Amino acid sequence: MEAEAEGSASRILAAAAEILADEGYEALSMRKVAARVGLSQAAIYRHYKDKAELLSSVIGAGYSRLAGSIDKGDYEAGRPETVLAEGIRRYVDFALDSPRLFRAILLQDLGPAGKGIEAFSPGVSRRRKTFELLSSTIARGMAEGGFSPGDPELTAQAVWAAMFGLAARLSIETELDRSRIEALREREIEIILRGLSAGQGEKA
Amino acid sequence: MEAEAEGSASRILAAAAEILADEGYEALSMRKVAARVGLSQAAIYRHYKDKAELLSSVIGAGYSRLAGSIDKGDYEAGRPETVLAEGIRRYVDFALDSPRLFRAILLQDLGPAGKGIEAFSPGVSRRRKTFELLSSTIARGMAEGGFSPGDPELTAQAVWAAMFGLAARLSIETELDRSRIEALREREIEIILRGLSAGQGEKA
Amino acid sequence: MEAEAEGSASRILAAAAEILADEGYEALSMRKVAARVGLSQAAIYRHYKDKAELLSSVIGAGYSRLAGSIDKGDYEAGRPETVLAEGIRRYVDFALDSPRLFRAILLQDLGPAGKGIEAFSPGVSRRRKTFELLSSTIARGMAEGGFSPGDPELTAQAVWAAMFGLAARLSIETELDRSRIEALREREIEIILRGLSAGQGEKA
Amino acid sequence: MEAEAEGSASRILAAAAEILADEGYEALSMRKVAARVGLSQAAIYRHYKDKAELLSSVIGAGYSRLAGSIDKGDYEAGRPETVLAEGIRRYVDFALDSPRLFRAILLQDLGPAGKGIEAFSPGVSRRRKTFELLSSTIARGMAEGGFSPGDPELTAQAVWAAMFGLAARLSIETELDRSRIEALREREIEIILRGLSAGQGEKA
DNA sequence: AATGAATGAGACTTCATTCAT
DNA sequence: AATGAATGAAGTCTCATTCAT
Repeated sequence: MEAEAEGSASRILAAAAEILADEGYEALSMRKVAARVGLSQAAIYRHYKDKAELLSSVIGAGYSRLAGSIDKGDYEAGRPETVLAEGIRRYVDFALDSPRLFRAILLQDLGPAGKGIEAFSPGVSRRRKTFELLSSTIARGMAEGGFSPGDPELTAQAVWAAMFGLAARLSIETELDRSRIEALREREIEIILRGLSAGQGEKA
Repeated sequence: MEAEAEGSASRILAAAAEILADEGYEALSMRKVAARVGLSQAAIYRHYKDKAELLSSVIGAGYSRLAGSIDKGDYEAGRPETVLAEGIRRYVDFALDSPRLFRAILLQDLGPAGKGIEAFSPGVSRRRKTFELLSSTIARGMAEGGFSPGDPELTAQAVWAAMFGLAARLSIETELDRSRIEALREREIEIILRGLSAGQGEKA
Repeated sequence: MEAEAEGSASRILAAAAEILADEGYEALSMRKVAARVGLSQAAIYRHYKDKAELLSSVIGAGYSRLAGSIDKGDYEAGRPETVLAEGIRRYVDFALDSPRLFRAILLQDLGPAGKGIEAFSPGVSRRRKTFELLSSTIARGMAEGGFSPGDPELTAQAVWAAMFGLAARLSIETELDRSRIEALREREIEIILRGLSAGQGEKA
Repeated sequence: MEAEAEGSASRILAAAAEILADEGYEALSMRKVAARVGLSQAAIYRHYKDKAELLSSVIGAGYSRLAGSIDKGDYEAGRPETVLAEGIRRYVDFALDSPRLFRAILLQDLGPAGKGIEAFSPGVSRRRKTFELLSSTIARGMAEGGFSPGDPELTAQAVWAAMFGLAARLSIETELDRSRIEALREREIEIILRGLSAGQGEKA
């Protein structure tokens, strides 16, 4: 409801995010941000000390959106398999819906912000949350016996990597058709869930 | 006959690759390449029409190295599980050994070369080769009965995505310690192989 | 309030015009302009989006000067013959006084501005004004009977061409001596006026 | 008949002329010339010391073509009025047929070659020839009584200027339609011839 | 007669940033 | 809180020309 009169800071943030989403990381310049907000270039520096700071804010906000789109609050309810599958679906769908944003956030060799992903708030906490969803669900699955036992954190990281890899790939190859994408996504989920499930005689 | 007297073209290529590996994609400029080779900026244009052309050559060469490091020619021999596991290990190890190169090649939103990854030689043939290794091995595993049946190409893509995701993650988070990395890699392999293996009662 | 403290935009414009006048079109570079004004190269782009924009501004200003030097506001007064003769004299004298500017404005194959001559303001309106002076005076001469009847616009264009040709030639061959120049100018005027005048038996 | 095996020098010349005609003066670079001839850039310097020398050769050749297209050898035959009119027609038509060449030759602020137009062979002799056609025809017209008396050279220059101005204008405004062009050309000729003709009472 | 390789100068333009107002 | 003006550095690329072979 306060959308119209929002502070310049958030309008700047929004503009930067739009440019990132529309034109990609390379095209994101202070000039363009300023032009889109309707402010002077200098004005941005009232609100963000640096391009780096603005960028990490954008990325933080992006993470929040990503985390928000994954975490619908229902992940403690269903069977671990279902929760996991649904989480992966949402993650992948985020990458499909906002491929440039996803790439900008997660694929870019983000110059100084490379480690920034780890360092800046609120990215970290949010990212942790994503992990927590994964690892708590996996831990639950192991406890309930549906998943074969193992280190939950390590397993969560492995699952995250697979999910991330698929999302990344789809965020780059954008012209696959929808049915193919869904088949691929479901196949990935199937492999992961089978890979986790108990009741399997032999190891690899 | 050593490195010194190599043709300018390949020295330029090498310099560009070094910069990419040392300082990342953003830092790769024609100026820097020229300075590193010890040539004038204009001289580069004798050998590469464009920055884009140079870049795609670098990427092509990187792919070749990647493909070469995966394909040791022995992948038709052993059990599909072993071959697959070994291929994944090599892929991940490449990312660990040359993280910036890996990122530059595979993670970058490479402007015009974005689609270039698909289009340029020798990247394509090499990349196809990577896929072929995966999908032929998987097909073999399905035929021999070790892997549960399914579309081999779709499955190969899903497996590729998981492998790629892990490699990408490790190419970014570079200061994990070696034992942790190996544990993660092996866990990923385990999940994938279990996910593929036949003899599993229930589906996800 | 003199030249010194004028806005940067007009100082840039003036510098560009000087370079054009002193060294010609080929020598006009953003570097040189910046150096002459005493600004950084980048500063120019605050005031002119492009070299093209700067150039067309210079040309527009040149046109304005040309038009201003022709149109002294008195052209509705005297006999058409006198007005015409005086207009031609002024046009030619402009080319003599500012030969490089004249050439830069009117002779150059001005790349993108080639059609720009027709298109950009204030060139157009001013140029139209030059034509209007010619064609209205000629129309008046025809109406009053001093000039033989004909299409006024077509005639004005023909007269313009002759006048322009002389000015152009003189702007290139700059070391003719003054008396020769004036003789030539007057001869041209004589031919034109005789060519227009009524009371001539035979046609060509 | 020796067209195929012509010397490199003339093939270079021809290539340069083509570029001039096709793409204009600005686009004429040694690179392009070399590429069009199929030689190395360096090779051009065997045949022409300089870009300036090549350029003035091109211009000289252009003049020759222009002079050749005007001088059909028949200019001593007919009535001076007819000869003059025909000469002007041919001159203007040359500009219409080869507008870029005409501009390159006659309108360009030809850097060092600016005065080159006057200085280099064979341009001069040919240009003189154009003038000679004009001035001898005019002299004849004055002698025969058809043209009012006056300084033939001065008159020839004035006529040349008018003719040149029209040609120049048409070489720039290239999209006028043919009938308009011809009307304009004939009007110009009419004015000039009337302006020259004897049997006219009053002066301007 | 010709070439491949190289060069130094210069072209236009964009960038992130600062500073006085 | 904001702006207009400016800057220095860097970016890619093209040019005419030279020189050893």
